[in-house]
Amino acid sequence: MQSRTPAGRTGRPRSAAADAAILAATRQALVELGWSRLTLGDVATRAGVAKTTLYRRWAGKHELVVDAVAELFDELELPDSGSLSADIEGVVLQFAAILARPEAKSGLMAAVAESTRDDALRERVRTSIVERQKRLVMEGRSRAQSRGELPPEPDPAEAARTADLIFDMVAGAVVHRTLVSGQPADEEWVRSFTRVLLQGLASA
Amino acid sequence: MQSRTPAGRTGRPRSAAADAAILAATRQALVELGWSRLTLGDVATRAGVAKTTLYRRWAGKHELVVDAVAELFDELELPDSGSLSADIEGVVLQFAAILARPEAKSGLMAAVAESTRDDALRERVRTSIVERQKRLVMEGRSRAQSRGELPPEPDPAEAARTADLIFDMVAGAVVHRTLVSGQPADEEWVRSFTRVLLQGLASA
DNA sequence: GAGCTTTCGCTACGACCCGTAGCGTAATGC
DNA sequence: GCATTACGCTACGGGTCGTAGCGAAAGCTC
Repeated sequence: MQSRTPAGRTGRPRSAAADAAILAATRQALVELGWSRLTLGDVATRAGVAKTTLYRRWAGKHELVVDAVAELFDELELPDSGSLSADIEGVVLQFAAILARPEAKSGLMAAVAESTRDDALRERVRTSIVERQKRLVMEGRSRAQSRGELPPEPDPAEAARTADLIFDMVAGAVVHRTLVSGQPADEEWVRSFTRVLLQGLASA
Repeated sequence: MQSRTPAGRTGRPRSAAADAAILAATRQALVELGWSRLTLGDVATRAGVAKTTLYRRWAGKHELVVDAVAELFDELELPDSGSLSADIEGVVLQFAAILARPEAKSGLMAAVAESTRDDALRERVRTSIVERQKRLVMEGRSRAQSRGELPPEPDPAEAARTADLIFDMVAGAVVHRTLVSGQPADEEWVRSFTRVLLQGLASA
């Protein structure tokens, strides 16, 4: 969240309702217009807010969209299904459902594109979107290890590298399937994906 | 390529040099300015071409950038290394090297973002970028099957689904590693990735 | 309630980029 | 030479950006 009312502050506080309205209006505009045609003036009108109010809280289009899209990922949870493959399938299906929404499609990729040139934006994407997803990977792997489904990893540096690799493989595959190939990551696809991820290609 | 001089045509032909200059200028502008700050007027000036000439050949920023970025992928080739894992590592390293270039980073993701709302643009991305990559997957798999490294797939529909899955996993992982996680897909990473892809997570 | 502080809505503004129209000129084929 | 198309150049209306300035509103402290 960009706006944050510091604790011991005097004066009129910022309206939390305005924040919510602006972010909701941003998502609605993403659905109807997409990233490139979205304008801050239009978002302000939709939210019933003056354009200047919007600029007091967000530096620009990029930051606003990242925050608006980040809220979509709040609902991500790791189901405890009892087996690693079921855990993976469950969380991947959730992730795919979010990515299938039009406001996520156009907003997320544009934010990633811009974050390649803007370090502050990259950091914002990382903390508000990527890190939350990665924690699910860590937790799922830890569960699987305690179940004996995955081998334990004594070296913490090596464990971190493996977690990064798994994360890039899972999130990357779903994103590529949904946004580049333009096809749904449905249950059948998720089952096939999980089988390859766990067993490998050679084991068919 | 947007411009195409039909065969039996009268009048002054379009300058092929102008096409090359415009696409090169677009890539240079992507490096220096990124997607969002790139303007067509600026590209025209860099290319030593009138702005109107640019508009006669490309409908807009999106199409131009897709064509400019697509040329980067022309150099992709499948090395015949004798083993499936070496083939994969070789082609993934090439792909990673292209994605590491700044003009590819900012341009490609922005084009994908916009293609989620524009069917014509999606088709252009598909034919000029994605399909070329996918052919490498098909060919690599066919080689591996003839070597006995991968099981044959009698059902053509099932074979196509598997090829799509592999493609999304390979390209998705490299793209996510490079652009979202923001870390290099170097040789060490590629080796780990290939091992997981072929052997699976459970086999460590 | 008085006074202070900060936010809010509104209007207006210069700056920039977009995409197109119009015109004269250059380059090709017949 | 003649028709045809591409090119460079200029100019233009329209839209968006991001900011400044103002008076009013909403809190807090005393």
